[in-house]
Amino acid sequence: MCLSHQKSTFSDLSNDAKDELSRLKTCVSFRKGQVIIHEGARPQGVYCIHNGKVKLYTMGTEGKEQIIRFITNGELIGYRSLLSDEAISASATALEDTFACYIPKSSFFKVIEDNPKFSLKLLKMSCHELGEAGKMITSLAQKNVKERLAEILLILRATFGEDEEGYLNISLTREEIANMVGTATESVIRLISELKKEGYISSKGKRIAVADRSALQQIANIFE
Amino acid sequence: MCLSHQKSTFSDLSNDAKDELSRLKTCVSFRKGQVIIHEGARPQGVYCIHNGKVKLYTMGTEGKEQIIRFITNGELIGYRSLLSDEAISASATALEDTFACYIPKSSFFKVIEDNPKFSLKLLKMSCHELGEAGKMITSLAQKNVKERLAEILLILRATFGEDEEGYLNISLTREEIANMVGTATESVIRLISELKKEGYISSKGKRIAVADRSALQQIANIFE
DNA sequence: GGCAAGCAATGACTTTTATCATATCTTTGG
DNA sequence: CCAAAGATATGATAAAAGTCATTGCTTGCC
Repeated sequence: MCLSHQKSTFSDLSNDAKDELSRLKTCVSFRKGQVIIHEGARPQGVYCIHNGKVKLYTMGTEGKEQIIRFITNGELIGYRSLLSDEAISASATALEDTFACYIPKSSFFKVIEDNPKFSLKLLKMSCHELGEAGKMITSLAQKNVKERLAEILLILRATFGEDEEGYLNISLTREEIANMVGTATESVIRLISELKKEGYISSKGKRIAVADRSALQQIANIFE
Repeated sequence: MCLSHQKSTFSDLSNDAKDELSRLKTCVSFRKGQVIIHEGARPQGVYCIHNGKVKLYTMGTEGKEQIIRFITNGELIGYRSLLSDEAISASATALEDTFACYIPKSSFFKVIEDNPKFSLKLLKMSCHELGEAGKMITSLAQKNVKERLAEILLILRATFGEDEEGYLNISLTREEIANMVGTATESVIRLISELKKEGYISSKGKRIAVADRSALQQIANIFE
C-alpha cells in the first residue's frame, strides 16, 4: 500500500495515524489511458499513487491538452482542489496501469487536523510546486521550442529515470511531449530528429534516450 | 497596520495572536522601484503588504524579467521559499511606494504552529495560487500574443480595479506588460494600438482603460 | 503473421512574432 | 519650464513556429 512507501506523502505520519488511514482508504486501479479526475468536477477525495505514472493536464482552447506535470509513486492527486475548495483545475490520466489509494475528503481533512506536522508537510509540498510552476512559466514565456524540449527531456529523465539500455522509463507519444513543451507535434518531431543528428539523444520508435546530458543542459540554458 | 486589514492574510487570527504578531513585527517601507526580496537569496522572514503594489518576477535567460504575478494590500511576500525551505525563486520589486510589515521567520513559524487554522489558510492560499499558475501555464503555451494580452488586461483590472475615469489603477510600462504576457515590448505596443483602433480599450500615455470587457474576454477565450 | 490504426517523419508553405532602426511623444528632475 | 532620458510608436525585415499534405514506420490485435 502507498502508506508504506518510503517517499510517500504520508510516510512521516505516526503508526497510529497510518493505521487509521488504512481503515479509511480504499484501493483502486486504473488502466492505461483511464481518466482519474476530471477538470471542472468537484473532488470528493484524494488519490495517493502506489504504483504507476499519471499526467496532469488542463484543456486549453480548441481542446488541446497542456500537461502541467507528471505524478508518480507516493504522490497525491486531487489535493489542490480539495484544499483550495475549488473545482478541479487539471485532469489526471493514467499513462500506464496504475494502482492507488483513495482517501475520502473527510478522512483526509481529519488527518490534516490531527497531525499538524502533516499539514505543514502539505504546505511545504504545495509551496515547492509553486516554485516549479514559476520556473515553467518563465521557460514557456522566454525560451524557444528547442530549449524547452531539451529541458523537458531532462525533467523526464529526473522524474522517471532510465532503464538498463539508457532509455527513459516513460513512454509518451510525440504529441504528449508537444503538449508539455507547448508546441505543435510536428515541431517536436523535427527537433527530436535534430537532437538525434547532433548526437545528444538517441531514439528507437517512441523510446528516447538522453545521450549527452550536459549538452542538453546547455541547450536548455540550465546552469545548476 | 496590515494586521488590521480586512482581507489580510492574518485577518482570521485571534486577537491574542494578532497582539503577539504586533509585538514581533517591524514596519518597513519601500520606494517605487526598490527591490524587496531577491531571487536566489535565503529568506529570513515574510513581508505583509499594508499598502502598495508589488511585482513578483523571475529572471529568464538574457536577464529578461518574467512577471509571475502581482501582490497588493494584505498579501504576503516571501512565504513560498520560507515554507518550502528553498532559495527565493522570484524577486519582488515595488511598483509604487509601498508600506509593509516584516515578520521574522521564527515568529512566522510560531504563528503557524500555534494556529492550525492559520496554517490551513496558508495551505488553501498556496493551493489556490497553484491553480492560477496552472492557468497561466496553459495560456502561455497555447494562446497567441493578442489573446494573452487581452487576458492580462482583464487580470490587471480584476486585481487593481479602475479609477473614476475608468483607467486601470496600476501604472506599468509597456515593457512590464510584455514581461507578463511573455512577448517583445514592440509586440505589446502594436497590439495595444490594435485593441485601441478596434475600440476595446483606450489609453492616454501609459494609462490604459478597458472599454469593452466582454469583447476582451472573447478575444482572450475566457468563458467564465 | 498479416493488417489496420495510429504514430512518426518530412517537405512545402503560411502565419506569427521577434528584431532592428528610427521617429515622436511624455515624464521628470534640475 | 525646459532639456534629457526614458517610453511609445511604427515600418521593414528576418526568424521562428505553425499548418497542411503525404509517406512510411510500429505496434498491437485478430
